[in-house]
This record gives sequence, C-alpha cells and structure tokens, in this order.
Amino acid sequence: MSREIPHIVVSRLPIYLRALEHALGEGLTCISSQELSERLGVSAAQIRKDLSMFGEYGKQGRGYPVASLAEALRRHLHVDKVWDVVLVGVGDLGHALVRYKGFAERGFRIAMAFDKDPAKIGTRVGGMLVEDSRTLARRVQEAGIQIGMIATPAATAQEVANILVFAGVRAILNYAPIHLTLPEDVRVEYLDPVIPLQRMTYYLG
Amino acid sequence: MSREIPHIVVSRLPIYLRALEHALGEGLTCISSQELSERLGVSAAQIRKDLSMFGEYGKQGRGYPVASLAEALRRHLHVDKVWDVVLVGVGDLGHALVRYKGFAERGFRIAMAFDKDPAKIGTRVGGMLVEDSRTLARRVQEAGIQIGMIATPAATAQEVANILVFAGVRAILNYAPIHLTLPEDVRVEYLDPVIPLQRMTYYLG
DNA sequence: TAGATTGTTAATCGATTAACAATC
DNA sequence: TAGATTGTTAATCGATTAACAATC
Repeated sequence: MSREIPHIVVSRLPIYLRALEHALGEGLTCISSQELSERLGVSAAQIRKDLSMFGEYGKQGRGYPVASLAEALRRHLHVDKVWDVVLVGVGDLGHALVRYKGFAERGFRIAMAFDKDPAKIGTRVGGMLVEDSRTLARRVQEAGIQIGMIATPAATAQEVANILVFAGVRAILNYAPIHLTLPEDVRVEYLDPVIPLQRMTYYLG
Repeated sequence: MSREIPHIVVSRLPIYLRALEHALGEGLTCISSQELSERLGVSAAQIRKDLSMFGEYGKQGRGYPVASLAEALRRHLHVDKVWDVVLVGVGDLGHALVRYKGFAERGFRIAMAFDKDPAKIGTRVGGMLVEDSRTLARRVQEAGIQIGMIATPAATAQEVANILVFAGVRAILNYAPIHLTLPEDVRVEYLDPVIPLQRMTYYLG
C-alpha cells in the first residue's frame, strides 16, 4: 500500500488481470488466492502479497471479488482506457498484428501503420492505410501516440526505434530479433519468438 | 562449471547467443563482457558469471572469442541441430508464423500445420499443407515431434495442449492468451502480445 | 612487459515462502 | 458461530554486484 512497486510485481499484474477476466467470463463473482494460484502457476502467498501492495481488495473467508479487482487492476495498469498504437513494418507479421482482434478487445488500437516499401505504401491492410515511413515522425508526433510496435527486419529496428522516441513514443513492443538501445525512461518489451524456443530446447535432450 | 544451472541463467543464454551472432555478422572475432553488456543491457559481471557456469570461454585481457562462444552456446541450448515444430492454428497469426524466415535461420522448422476449420484443411500456406486437427495426435506421434506452437483462440488452447502432450510434445510456445495447466516436465513459454503492452502502460501516465 | 579482462569470492540486495493473527 | 481466507511479518532463499587476484 505504498509507492514504487517493484517491476517484477507490476509484470505479474497483467497475468492476474487476464485470469480474472476469464473467471468473470465463467460467471465467478469471488475467487481465492488459492484458486487463482492453481489457474496461473503463481503461489497463493505471492498473489496476496502482490495485490496487497495496491490495496485491500480481499475479504477474509471469501477471497477477492472478481469484477472489482479486475477493474482495480485495469486502473493500476492504465488499461481502463484505449491506447493508440503505431505499427511500423507491415510484412507478414505486421499483417497479422493489424488483424489481431485481441488488441482492441483489451484496450489497444493500432491507429497507424507504416512501411518503407513503395509497393506497400498506399495499400490497405484490414481497412488500415499503410503510410510512408518517411512521414513517421511527424504523424506520430501530431497524433501524440505514446506506444509503438516494431515489426521490421532487425537491420532497421534500431533506426525506427530512434525515430519513434524522437516523435514522443515512450513504450515500444519490439518483434525484431535485436536488442534496442534507448533512453532509460523509454520502456521496451521484446517478442522475438526464437528466444523462448531456445529457452525450452535447453531442457530437451 | 557444474550441473543444475538456474533457469534464470538459462533464460539469458539465447540473448547472449543472439548478440554474438550479430557481432559475428559485423566481423568481430573477440568481444569483452563490457562490450556485450552495452549491447544487451545485462551487467558485465552477470555475463561473466553466467558464462562461467558452462566453462572458461574467455581470455584475460582480450574477452571472449565470438565464433567459438556462439558455437558453445548453441551446443548448450541444443540448437546446434534443427528442431521440427508442429503448428496448431492457421489463422492470421499462424500464416505469419509459417512464413516467418527467422525460425529456419535459427534452428527451427515448422514441419506440420493443423487447423480444425474445414475451409482451411487441405489448403496450402506458403507451401505447407494445412492438415485436419483430428489427425494431430497420430501425426505428431509418428513424426516424433517434441515442440508445439499454439496459435488457436484461447478457448481451444488447453485442449490442443493436452493433445500435443499426449502425442509426446515436451515444449510448447503458446500464443493464445491463456495460462496452460500441464505436467511439470512439459516446458511452456507464453507470447500473448497484450501482456507486455500492459506491463508498459503501467508506467505511462 | 604493461594493460586489460577474466573467473570467482564475499557482500549486498531483493524476492519468495511459511506461518498466523485478524476477521469476514 | 465455525470455517475459510486475507494481509502481513519474519525467515528463507536466491540472484546480483563489487572487487580483485590471476593471467592472457
């Protein structure tokens, strides 16, 4: 119930929220830390400790009210509103991202998409106009967009990231298989699919 | 230099490997823990400590030989061979995954793809035949495939995972936005893109 | 050789767990 | 009320960092 929550705690909140939303879909009104624990593989003690950093949401003997806890988590995560996102790179992956329904359902709207390939610029992907990368900085700045998704090849990802940050973006989801070096007040998350695969093959004979 | 490496150390190896492969592409033959640290945002001490758990690869005064360290990491991660992977779910995301070049380049081959939509079964995606989900267990078992990628909607992901495990799969990369409950000797990694976005919005006003 | 960087130890730091009084 | 479960404390556990002798 204080400020400066450790990042590792913050990083678990979206997992809790997702589980709560599923529970809500099943019609549950109350859920214990024990039940949540079984559903997501985090210990009950840890769940209680994490949640207690944000307030006293539980009721002894009953557990946590699903709907209002989900609401509270959405508020803490700032996903109680819709965020506009800019997508850079409209290859196969970019296509899939534009079409992915899960973003809109959970608070994110791809508002603009950019590519530098003249063959793609001006075309439409799932109703979305593909714009010229050369106008990226200006357009993002004017729209005040704070979140970027990079789905370009690795070779151009750092350059794109620099432009996004210059344009005011403060959080980047990077699908390119490369580490980005950016000012420390810019958040970056990585989604190179090969990394988790290699993390698993370590354990396979 | 002993057995039982902590998972947190294992989880960093693919990151090191990726950085080494980039360095190799730049023609570097030797790289210090300091230089690696700057390239990937892990402290130099940590890099040295992690690597020392696998052997003495460095040379005092010079650093680590890029090519042979990369080779050693590939060996430890078991990616010095090509792994066959089965994909379940050939929607937009599945399409993108089939076409993604990065898998083959880094040791993974999507060998089979399945869907349960009759309209998709029998069609080809990027040269790959989409097979009927009902034959999933048999086909995977016969081929001896050990790695699965789930790109189905959340509602069917657990069921698909159960079938994969039954068929002998021991590692699952799950794109569906749901936690999978599986035997503890099965490795699971999650790639729900909304989770990292929500981890970042916490820090945005 | 002189300078640089490793591998490793000990110290620090932080995260997780176990346990239980409080209380719904 | 009786049973269940929270919020929190203290103890444990594990990971990171700082520092430096060894050595290329």
